[in-house]
Amino acid sequence: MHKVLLEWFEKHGRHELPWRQTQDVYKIYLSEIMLQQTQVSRVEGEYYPKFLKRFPTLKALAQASENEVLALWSGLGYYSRARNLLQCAKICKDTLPKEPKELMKLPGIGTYTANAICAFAYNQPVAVVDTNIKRVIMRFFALQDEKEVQQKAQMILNTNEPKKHNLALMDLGSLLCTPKNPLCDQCPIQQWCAGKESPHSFGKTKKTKREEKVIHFGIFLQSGHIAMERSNKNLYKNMFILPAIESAPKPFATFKHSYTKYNIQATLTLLNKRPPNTHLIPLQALSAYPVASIALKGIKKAIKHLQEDL
DNA sequence: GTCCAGGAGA
DNA sequence: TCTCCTGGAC
Repeated sequence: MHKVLLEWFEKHGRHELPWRQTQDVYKIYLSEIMLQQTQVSRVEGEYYPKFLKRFPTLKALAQASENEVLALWSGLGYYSRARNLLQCAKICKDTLPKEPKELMKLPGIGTYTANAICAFAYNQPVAVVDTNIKRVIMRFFALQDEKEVQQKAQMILNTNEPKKHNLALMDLGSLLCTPKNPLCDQCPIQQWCAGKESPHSFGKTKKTKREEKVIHFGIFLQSGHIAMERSNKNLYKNMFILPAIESAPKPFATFKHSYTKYNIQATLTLLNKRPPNTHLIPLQALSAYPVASIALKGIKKAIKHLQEDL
């Protein structure tokens, strides 16, 4: 089984991904953090190369300001990842621990990321379980209970080629053993798979319902600057956000956004004086500031609308 | 328009 | 168990 899996991987695996072309533990660590809850396509083209260019080593990152790190992370979401990344760099200086247990003591590194770093950077014999691999394992062993997944994954781990084995299962999950229409015909390990007759019975993803929510934002513009405040809540912590206002009888525009469990209906209202606790941010240099997508969306909408009014 | 994928921390 | 985010697929 190990042999055909690796043969399939050599032929069909996503070997071109930039973080698979390096042995540098920092580059692998960075990729794993960026890939948490985030699609490959969003990371590989823009955020990953941009971030590495600015901070090529853990040591370089350790010298950074949180502002700059968050600015580079703008638009990627889950900003605690960026704050934790910087924390790790400051804690570790220039060397990350090499054991999963030690890595997991660091902020932002859980079971998955700790195992991924050890398997992918050091070829250690640890089973990596992300949601793709979890689905593969649950189908392969026809598991109903996800508690057994880590143990089963460790059981079938190829200890001679742990890195390739884990990457192979990952690619199998994302290319063939997909949530909706698994391509069992093409699967190299189909003959050993206990769940192949009813793949949809195993490894189901849980459904999410969203709540509707209305938020009113205030727009204050002054000679090419916009008033923004720093979030001090967990949501968008330390990022610049548009000031919220209580009510908006006469909004000049609206837009939609969503996060977590909320569908946001946002309104924009022109303010005639700058709200307290706001900073005037130059519109030309917005990309140098930590601004989340929801705020950027609002700002673009506001500018477009106001220009059309002229 | 609605749905979906994707780990950590508290 | 709940919060944290986003854009692209449909």
